[in-house]
Amino acid sequence: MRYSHRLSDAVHVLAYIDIYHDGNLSSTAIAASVESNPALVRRLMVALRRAGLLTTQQGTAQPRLTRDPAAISLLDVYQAVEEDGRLLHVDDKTNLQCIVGRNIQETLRTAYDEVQQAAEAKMARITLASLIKTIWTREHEKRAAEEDSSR
Amino acid sequence: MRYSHRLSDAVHVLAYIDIYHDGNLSSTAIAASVESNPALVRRLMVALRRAGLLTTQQGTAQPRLTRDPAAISLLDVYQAVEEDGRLLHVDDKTNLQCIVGRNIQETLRTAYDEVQQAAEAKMARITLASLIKTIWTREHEKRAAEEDSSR
DNA sequence: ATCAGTTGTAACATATAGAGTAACATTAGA
DNA sequence: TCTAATGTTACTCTATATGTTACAACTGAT
Repeated sequence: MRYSHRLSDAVHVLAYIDIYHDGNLSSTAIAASVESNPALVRRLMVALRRAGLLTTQQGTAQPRLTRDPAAISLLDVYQAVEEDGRLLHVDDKTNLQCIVGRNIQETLRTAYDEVQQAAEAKMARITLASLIKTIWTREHEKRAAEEDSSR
Repeated sequence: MRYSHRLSDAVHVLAYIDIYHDGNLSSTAIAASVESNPALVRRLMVALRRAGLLTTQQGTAQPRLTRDPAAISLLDVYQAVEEDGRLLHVDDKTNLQCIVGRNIQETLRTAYDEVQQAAEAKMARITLASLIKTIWTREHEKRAAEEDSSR
């Protein structure tokens, strides 16, 4: 399948807004960082706004997080931007004349629910704040390494 | 994204082979149950065979599970048929000139790994045997309900 | 009041992967 | 030898994630 980057891009947008909160937060500027286009960023922001993670104001480039990054989980973002929100998908076109075809859909749905629950529990424990912290940690490591190699 | 049914279909194939082990196990017959086509079934069986879950013999319709269904986990099947095997996908095209774009890829990769690990741990605990058992349970429930309503 | 810049939104184009289909060489068993 | 099956490839079809373009509505500055 073709892989969706919606979650990754949405986290990127939120991190960008937090980190560059005093800089240029236009959809064009953000799109440059995501290496995508402004319309995609705006569409993502619509979803994030609907989920109550973000406020925007038409006409001004001032998106703002509605709450502290520590109170925004990866799960919040995931559910905001992934319509379906399912990691695994049941084939709902099976032959009902067959024992397997007649019962496998509900069987798999139950099993997939368990997997989903495990994944979401983990996602709920990863916050935007922790991700941003990691971004900074890696950034400082890179700067230190750069410093080191130029000596 | 367009959803892949490879995992669901692969489980279907394995369950079918186990349940109808004395019946017609041709790719055509299995395809009828999956409501798909023989080539798809054969392609899935190639993957399952490569993963050591199945043996087949060219010319004969005799696929066989290589081990007890209790020793085959959903994770085994998942890893057999999903090439990539990743539930979440990092956008690897970000602007390296930007603090976020330069560090978010590895950051998200680490986070996604944790989620993946949680999901896989759950998948490892779901066996083909338990799925087949559920299929039978639901089948018997349906038959009982049928019996009930016709009285 | 006007204007430049921006968001909100829709419509359309493009690229890609999953699935469908067809074909055929190879093999097994009758 | 014949039939039916698998193994494999090539091609088509289709859904959808993303890219692109366009424009109305809105904001703040001049």
